[in-house]
Amino acid sequence: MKSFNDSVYEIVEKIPVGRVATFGQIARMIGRPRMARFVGYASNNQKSWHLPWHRVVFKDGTLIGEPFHDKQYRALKAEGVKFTRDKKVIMEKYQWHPESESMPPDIRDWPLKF
DNA sequence: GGTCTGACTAGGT
DNA sequence: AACCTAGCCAGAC
Repeated sequence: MKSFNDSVYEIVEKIPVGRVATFGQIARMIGRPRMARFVGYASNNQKSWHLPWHRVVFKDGTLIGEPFHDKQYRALKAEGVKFTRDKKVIMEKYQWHPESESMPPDIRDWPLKF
């Protein structure tokens, strides 16, 4: 059976360039909706340092705290992600919705289906 | 093999 | 609006 961390890594590596996911979203996607903080802990693992962790943000679009904040900001900016005045990702625009990538916007009801 | 601890979030007071 | 709590993984020592 796959470990919790490995499930997390599988999701994170699939986040497309220029899109973001939240910790809670990833937890829900692997069927462990209360495990948002452990998604974050998984990112501390050296084994996963090559993954695009800069595309993982807090639920309201806030970037991760120091010492990662600045690098994350620049990495996302380089991918075309736009921010609000207070340096939060505009989630309505950039959050990754894997279930509805190729569907019309009007039936994108994620995350309610998770 | 026990103890510690670290990039979260929804719900409640 | 500002705390507080529960959830219960996995690697390092």
